[in-house]
Amino acid sequence: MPHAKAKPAINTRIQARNKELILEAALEVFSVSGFRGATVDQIAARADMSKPNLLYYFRRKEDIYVALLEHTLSDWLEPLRALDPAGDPLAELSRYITAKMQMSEANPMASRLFANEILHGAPMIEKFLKGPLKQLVAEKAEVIRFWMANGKLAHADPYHLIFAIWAVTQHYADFSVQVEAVLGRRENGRSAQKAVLDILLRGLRPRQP
Amino acid sequence: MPHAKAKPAINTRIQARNKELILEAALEVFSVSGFRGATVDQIAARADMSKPNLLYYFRRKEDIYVALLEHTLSDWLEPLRALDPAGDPLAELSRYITAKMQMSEANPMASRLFANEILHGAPMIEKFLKGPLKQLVAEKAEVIRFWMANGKLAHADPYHLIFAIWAVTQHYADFSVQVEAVLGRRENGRSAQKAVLDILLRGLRPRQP
DNA sequence: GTCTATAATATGATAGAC
DNA sequence: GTCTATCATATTATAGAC
Repeated sequence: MPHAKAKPAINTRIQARNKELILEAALEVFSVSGFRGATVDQIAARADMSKPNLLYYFRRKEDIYVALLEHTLSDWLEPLRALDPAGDPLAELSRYITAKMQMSEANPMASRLFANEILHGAPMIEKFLKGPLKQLVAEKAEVIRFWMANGKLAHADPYHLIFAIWAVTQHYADFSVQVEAVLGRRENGRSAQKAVLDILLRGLRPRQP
Repeated sequence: MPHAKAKPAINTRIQARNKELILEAALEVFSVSGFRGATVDQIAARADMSKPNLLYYFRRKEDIYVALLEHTLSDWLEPLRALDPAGDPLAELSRYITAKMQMSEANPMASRLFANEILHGAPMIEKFLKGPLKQLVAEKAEVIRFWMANGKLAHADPYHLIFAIWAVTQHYADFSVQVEAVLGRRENGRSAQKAVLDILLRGLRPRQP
């Protein structure tokens, strides 16, 4: 009998599909309960899978969590990356803020996942914060500073401006329970968007156009 | 022998002291790990107390958590309560923002405790959000609207303005890990305060003074 | 690849001596 | 009031049949 090859990667499609299902379920569970609050049981149940089967795809609970963070970290930065030095400053910032508000509305669970991770000291993504994120923000802060120096934008600290944009836009995802409790209703995405743009950008119009 | 009285409350001072110690330790642990992430062991260790002894003062872990939230909920609202309809609008808002920034800096752990509770759906303080908090915000939004109607403040949605103030000021406590990673240093309270006041209030100066 | 059963551990909570 | 010892349970993770 000719040498039987070591088993090749069969059913890669099923594997990919199941990994997707697990990550999807895990996002729902982790974003509600945090890393420690979530149990593998809950994730398995939501993914319609037995616990051992789930642990066949991801050996440890932590592996699912890390995969989930990595899976979305890059998307998260895309709108900031898109800030174009050659564009009109107010239009660029407006586009950025709108994109962040839409991300908060479309995927509040991802926002809460990150919020939770950072709130707890960012043990898993510390390197990302101090590396790629710091690097990108430095670059874009320079762009904003350049706009201000050229009189196209009123002066303000670029770093704190970026923090303010993050804080306000993510607030609607992370603290939606509070927002809805205070307003007494489910927040309307569009009206919040309009109000936020107004509050954050009005003060940035240059003095002498 | 005359009838011995049922034991009176002896050592109430020690009890009060120990409860204080426990709450102090619990704040540190819960604010880092959240309700589920925190263990009674950790809290007891940090309070220099045995676990059973701690559970003599608070029968269940949840009791400590609730006591902690109630213990600080009221303080949390004080600066907003102090917003004075008779005062100068920009000065009042400036004072409010500054007070919130100082609270974030002085007690980031309390801020994170609330952030965590709300992030996870606010199971313990839902009534507080829909009751006293909603009530107070409605009242103060009315004050802001009144200022705007009288031309003392540029127009903006009062509710979303309050949300923006909360979001930005609490960001420095809740996401301090990220802020410090991006800035590459520990944030200076005073410069952040100045920048935040500038970003949030500049757009609110009335058009025709 | 998927399951049942179970090991190994962590943790909330209690009993009972002192 | 405080301690040591321990129970009961929940949960991560693995073994091994199918």
